[in-house]
This record gives sequence, structure tokens and C-alpha cells, in this order.
Amino acid sequence: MNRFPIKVTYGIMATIELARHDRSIPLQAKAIARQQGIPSRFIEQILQALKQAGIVRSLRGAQGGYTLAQDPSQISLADLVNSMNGNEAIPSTTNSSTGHIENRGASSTILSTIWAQVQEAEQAVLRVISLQSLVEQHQKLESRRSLMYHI
Amino acid sequence: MNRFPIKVTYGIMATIELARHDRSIPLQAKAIARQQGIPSRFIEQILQALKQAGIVRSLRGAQGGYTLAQDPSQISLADLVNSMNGNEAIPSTTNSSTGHIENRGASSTILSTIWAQVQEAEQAVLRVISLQSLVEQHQKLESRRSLMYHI
DNA sequence: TACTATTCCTATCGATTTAGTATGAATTAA
DNA sequence: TTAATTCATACTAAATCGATAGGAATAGTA
Repeated sequence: MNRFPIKVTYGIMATIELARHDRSIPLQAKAIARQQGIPSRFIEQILQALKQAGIVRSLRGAQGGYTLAQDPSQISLADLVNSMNGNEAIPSTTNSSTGHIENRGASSTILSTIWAQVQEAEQAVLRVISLQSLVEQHQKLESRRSLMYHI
Repeated sequence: MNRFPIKVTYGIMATIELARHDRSIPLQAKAIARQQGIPSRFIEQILQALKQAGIVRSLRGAQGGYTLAQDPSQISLADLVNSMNGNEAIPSTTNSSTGHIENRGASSTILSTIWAQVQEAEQAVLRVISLQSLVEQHQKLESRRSLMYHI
């Protein structure tokens, strides 16, 4: 079961769609929504996040829409996932009211560093997967599926 | 910042406490709660989960409480985290109403396998950390802290 | 036996997060 | 000028998280 947040899933689906599309012609949020079965008002918000992260470019107005800002081979899954997870706000360890270093329990200190290792392991997996490879896998699956219906 | 769910964090703190405690004498939920600053009604629930997973044993009635079911060196962080995350319910890919294989989109299929890789990477990190080592790190941190206050 | 301390079971609750809608302003090609 | 589109912001329903609550079951002890 896919357990990425739906926002992340939709965002990836959208970028796959953009990658399959002619890069010189903007693709509208509505079109992406229709092709992938995503609520169009929702995908708009997600595309905003992708834009803030510099993954897509947008063109406003009639005939506007979205295009990829980079080559699919240069975009990693980590880029995509991170941009939609709202990029971790200031992980400072100081207490803002006192200005002192927070005195958390020892267990909390230990678990923080372990959590960091877990995060890094996840990032390592995601970094080596490019949007390019996602698109290729996508093509393979789709064609295999159409073959099956052919029999 | 520690981003494990609080349930997981508390459960780990509880097992550390149990590991530091004489294994032949049951330690009460209330005692653990007091020592670690955890709501006692809450830690009870978490200890139930740890019991279901076979990590702790319980004794009911007066003078009852909890003990570790295994040696701290035999318990991995993965065991702890998994037991409190409510052990992934039946990840079947069949649609229960139709009995047919679910026809998810290609992207969804791809993301499922990627999610599995992410999960495995996380597990790999957690598997190599034993409760034993957590306790040792805990001791070190505590003694370093008491030294600091000594100066 | 009665009393008390404890685990165990299940329900409820408030706050936060997630997933999605709604409304409409700003922008731009035609 | 119009229609199509992104952009900004607010709202809402449902799920999940972090607990709290009440009481049944169990067991040591007087």
C-alpha cells in the first residue's frame, strides 16, 4: 500500500504528467486533474508548492499552465517529496522564551539523533530515484497493461 | 527535533526504565509514569501494546507491574517502534467488495514499491539499535549532565 | 473473607492534521 | 474586452493523535 500522503502522491502524479507532456507548451492544472482523476482545485494548491520549490514554472492567464522547470533526469523524488512536505521549519533546540538550551530528557536527546538517521536513510532512498526513471517505469506499466487487455 | 510519535517515544522511555530496573521485580505503570513525566493512564495503554508484541510481561494485582520479556540486547528499536505503530494491517492488494485485484493507476503501483523501499531503509536503521545500547547512551548522557552541574 | 493495588478493557474527548471546497482577485492570450 | 487561467486565502469535514475516564478483572495481604 502506498502510504505517502495523498498530497505527495498527487504532486508526483502531476510531475509525471508534466514530464510526459511537451515542455514548450504549458499544461493546465485542470488537464492534469482530469487525466489523473485528482480534484482540480486541490492539484492547484499542490502545484503552488511545487512552484515555490522551483520544480515547476507557471504561466498565468489564458493558455497558461505549468511546465517543468528542470529536466526530469535532474529532479529526484527527494526534491518532490520535500517540496510538498512543507520543508521542516527551523529545527532550533533553544527555548524561544528563555533563550536557553532546552533541557529535554536524555531519552529525547538520543531519539532526536536516531530520528535524524531515519530521515537520512529515507532521503538516501529518494535521492537516487529520478523523475525520469519514474516516467520510464510508468510507461512500462501502462504498455504491459494494454497488452493484457489485448489478449 | 524528535519526530517519533509521542506514543513511540513514551514506549521507548518506558522500556529504558524497565531495562534499568531489577528484572525480577515488576515495575508499575505509575512508577514509570512518575519517573519519566508521562500521564500514567496513557503509559498503561502503551504498555498494553508492548505486551501484545511480547516485549514486556505483566503481572496483575497488588505488587503487580511490568518486566521486560527479553534481554535488552535482544530487543531492537525496530521491535519497539513496530509494536507501537499498530503493526500494519493486512496490506492486501485485493478489493474486498469485488474480490478482484485492485486496478490502481500505474503511478500508485510504482509509489507502493518505493514506499516499501523507504520503509525497509527505516527498518534497517532501527534494527541495528538495541535497547541495550539505548540504555548505555542514556547512562552516559545522564552522568555527563550531573558532571556539568557539579562544576 | 475483605481490602487494596494493580492490570486490563473500552469508550470518550479535545486538538491537530489531512484532504478537500469555496470564493474571488490578478493576470494574460486572443 | 472577454475568457481562461493562476494565485491567494479562508473555510470545512473527516481522520488521527494525545490523552482522559470509568470500571471490570485479578492478585497479594491483613
